[in-house]
Amino acid sequence: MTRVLLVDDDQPLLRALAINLKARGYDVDTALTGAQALAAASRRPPDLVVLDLGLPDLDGLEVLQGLRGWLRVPVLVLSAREEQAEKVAALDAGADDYITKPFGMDELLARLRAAVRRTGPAGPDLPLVTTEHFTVDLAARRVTTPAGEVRLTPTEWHLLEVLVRSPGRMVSQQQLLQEIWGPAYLSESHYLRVYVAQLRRKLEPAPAHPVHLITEPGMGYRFEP
Amino acid sequence: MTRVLLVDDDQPLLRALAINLKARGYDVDTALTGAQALAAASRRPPDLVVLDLGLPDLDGLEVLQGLRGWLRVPVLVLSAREEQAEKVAALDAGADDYITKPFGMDELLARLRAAVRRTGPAGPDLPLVTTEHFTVDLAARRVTTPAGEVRLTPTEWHLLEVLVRSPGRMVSQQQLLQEIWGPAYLSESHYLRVYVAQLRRKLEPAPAHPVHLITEPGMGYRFEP
DNA sequence: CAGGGTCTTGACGCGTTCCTGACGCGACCG
DNA sequence: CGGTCGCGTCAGGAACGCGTCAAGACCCTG
Repeated sequence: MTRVLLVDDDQPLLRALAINLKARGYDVDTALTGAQALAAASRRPPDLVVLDLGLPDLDGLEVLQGLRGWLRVPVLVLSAREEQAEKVAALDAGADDYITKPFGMDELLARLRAAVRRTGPAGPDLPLVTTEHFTVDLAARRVTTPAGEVRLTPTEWHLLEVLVRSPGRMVSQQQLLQEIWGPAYLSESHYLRVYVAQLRRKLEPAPAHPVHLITEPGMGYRFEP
Repeated sequence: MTRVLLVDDDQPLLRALAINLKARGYDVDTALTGAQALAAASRRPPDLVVLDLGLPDLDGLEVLQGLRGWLRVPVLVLSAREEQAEKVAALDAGADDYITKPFGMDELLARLRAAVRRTGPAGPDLPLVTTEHFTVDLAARRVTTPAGEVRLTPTEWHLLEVLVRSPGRMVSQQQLLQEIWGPAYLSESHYLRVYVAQLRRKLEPAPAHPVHLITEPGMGYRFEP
């Protein structure tokens, strides 16, 4: 049974959604605030999240990023706002779909089915990634080396996260730039060199001869466990 | 470079979309009818399809099912109709997203990025091509021989990738030149000779008598597994 | 308002890659 | 038999990409 996490501060709507989903055989968790949502997601990882952007405590995009850090499940964003910039921001922040209120229940359910169908036989999430010289805890946002814990800046963390999520596979510069800085920075490959260097200085035993954060000249970078 | 197939009978819109996508680094194919779309998709399989439902010859849903039969790439559906039943039908028929006209270009691009991003880390295609003397991992972008891993330059890799994607089939020089160097280099067949030679030197057991990267004199090259 | 940390941007050296010639060879054709 | 064409090989110079350092801009927080 697929588990859905509903996040909305509008209680009547939340109830209506929950009832509809349960009637169709979904397992439903609910949350009224961003903090509740993050807690619920870490307690019982859902297979899909329906997230309202207009939450009282946190900005919706922050919740989205908080989830995306360690959860790879689809996120359907609800919002009362129709501006394109809003949609673009949410989609680029990792949302899988953007639905404007008011919406029809049938459409939401269809989009939800489409999102679930895509993921198919989803592999298990790996909250812990270990190498010979350091370990990355994606859920807790921590990196530790034999010498102790390492402090990473938000950008450094984001870069490491994207690389670590595809172990052994090359990630192209454009993928990295788009994921971290957004679609307007596709040509700023200089940023990558700076931040990869910083990561290597903090994580690699010999930063000049990297073992785990490997550059594929002219193409991209690769994380090797 | 991700290849997008645009299907719409509205020519001005089609042109506008194509220009926008090309300007952002996508490789674009276009089709005005459903039949053209199916033909184009089988000739050059795209990484993503943008499909208008209101086509003159076939019903949009038929095209969608025709594509879904052998293609697993994301399909973004465009339509002028807003009824929920229409959206539900398209989404349940295999569409990944449903966008109602008129739409904003920025939103379409964002949804397109989201769709591409999803398929990236998954890679459900055939990521491994093996021969007697080497293996090509399309997803990880690595080539290994019995003697160890081989380092390829970006151009070498691009050439190998195009050839390997059509195993056993001949690829014409024009196709190769267009794919790798762009439409302005269609007569520079010399480039091909240089880079094919380099690939053979790195991959073939006897570069002077190639077994896998075979030249069809006067026509093109062929990869033989 | 001052201070620390973070992000951006520039400049430089170095190694690699790309382009572009020149040459030899074999096949095909008149 | 000589000429042309296409293919493979080699090598050097230009151009590009990467790593590094460092200084300025831009936050936040106290």
